[in-house]
Amino acid sequence: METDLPSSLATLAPIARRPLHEAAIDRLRDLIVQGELPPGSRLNERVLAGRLGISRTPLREAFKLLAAEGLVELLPNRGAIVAQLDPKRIGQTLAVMGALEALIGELACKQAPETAIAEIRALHFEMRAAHARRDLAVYFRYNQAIHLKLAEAAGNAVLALTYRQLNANVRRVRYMANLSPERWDAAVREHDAILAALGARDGSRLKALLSDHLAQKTASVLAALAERPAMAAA
Amino acid sequence: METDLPSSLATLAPIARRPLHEAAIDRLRDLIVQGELPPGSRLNERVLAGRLGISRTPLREAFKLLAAEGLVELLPNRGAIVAQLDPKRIGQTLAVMGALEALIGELACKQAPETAIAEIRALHFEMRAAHARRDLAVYFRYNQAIHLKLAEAAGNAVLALTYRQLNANVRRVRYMANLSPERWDAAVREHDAILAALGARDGSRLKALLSDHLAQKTASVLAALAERPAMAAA
DNA sequence: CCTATAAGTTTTGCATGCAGAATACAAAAC
DNA sequence: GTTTTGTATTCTGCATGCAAAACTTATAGG
Repeated sequence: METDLPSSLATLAPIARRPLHEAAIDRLRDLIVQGELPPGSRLNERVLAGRLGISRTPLREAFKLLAAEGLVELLPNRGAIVAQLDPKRIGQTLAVMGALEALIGELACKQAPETAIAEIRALHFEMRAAHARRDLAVYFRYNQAIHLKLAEAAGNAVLALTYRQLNANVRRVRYMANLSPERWDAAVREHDAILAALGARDGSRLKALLSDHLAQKTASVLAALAERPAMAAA
Repeated sequence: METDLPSSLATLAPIARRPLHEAAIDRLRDLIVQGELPPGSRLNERVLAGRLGISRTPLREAFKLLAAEGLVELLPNRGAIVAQLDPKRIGQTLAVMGALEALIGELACKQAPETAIAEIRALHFEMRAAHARRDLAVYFRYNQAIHLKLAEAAGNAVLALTYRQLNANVRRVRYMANLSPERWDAAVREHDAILAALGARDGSRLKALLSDHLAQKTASVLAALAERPAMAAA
């Protein structure tokens, strides 16, 4: 049987020994999403493994998982490269995200606990603060956080996970494209309306607002992509 | 420059050398989906690698990718097991598939080439033939083929891929649960209506029919799961 | 009889080694 | 000068080896 422990020990979190391939995935994903590894970059196994301080084995596992996420492209016998930002594919991804957001809007209004809505509201005002300061980077962070939190608030783990993965592919564009002041202001207004609908738990209205918001975002993302048609390797 | 080649050589398909981890994934996915590796089964690396005739390295890559698909569960330092059929998770997966099917229905009616619709029609009648023969296994195969082909017909590769992956998780239940004759007949009627709507390219009707079809399927799948609450390892 | 401890075994996680494919480079032929 | 052919090098794909963690069995203590 288990001996009684002092509560301080009983609640002690175990020391998490993170698998190396997971750490590598997170590091690489960040580098790719933030554009530090530009589209088309060759990912040399030996070099990258050395830089990350791991061996090729877990790194290769990371490559394959990132390929499944669509962030990396595997060329058989010829290595891995950072996936190109293909406007067609990005457009398709956004369309799928739209379908998911419709469900998110419905479910979130029906099932989200008040605490989750309160958290989203808090994030919303943090985002508005960043907007007021014209701090684009922080704005993006809170913007992302809101959308992801909303996906979680729907109470469907599969939905949240799927949404999250698709989102990573789209986020890459954001780090390369600036936002026009008008579009930025409009986006904030859209978020105001979204928050209001969520607070009122008006599912069909939230659904419509999210759909509209995403349509605007799609236009802005694809316009940004059109400006730099194909980014070559670095 | 490239020398002109006899057309027989110019059209020669290259010899495809398939990576071992992909082959392993396909083999394992089939075994899991068809229930030959029951939920909870431990996947011993050395044993499985030996049986598949490969080394542990590509097998471990396969494990991780199957975990990303939700078919395998990785227990840190304790190996991999076949993922349990969690009714809650299956229900969530079906809900997401519903959102995707709504988009599939719309896009397929708008964009599917006639050839794709013709192919789906052909598959439909193959399925009806199997139904007439009460051949459940063949029926399932064509049923799956129709839904996947429909997803492809929408002309959105990301959509098709996402749908396909979620579908694998649900398919597992089918191989373990029989279908009542009434439900079977009803499903075939629903498919008749779906095909008609697709042929007429009536997007909103197709959307509604797919939604209804999935709702029925959800009920039947969850009912089947409720009968055998938690399947232990084999 | 049950629990706790310790040695022995198995298994995973990762690093490394090796064969074959791909690439880069150089020399020869045109 | 351009293209082709041969050679050296680099890289990937996979197998194997090794240390640490987990499981198993045996043994001592209550």
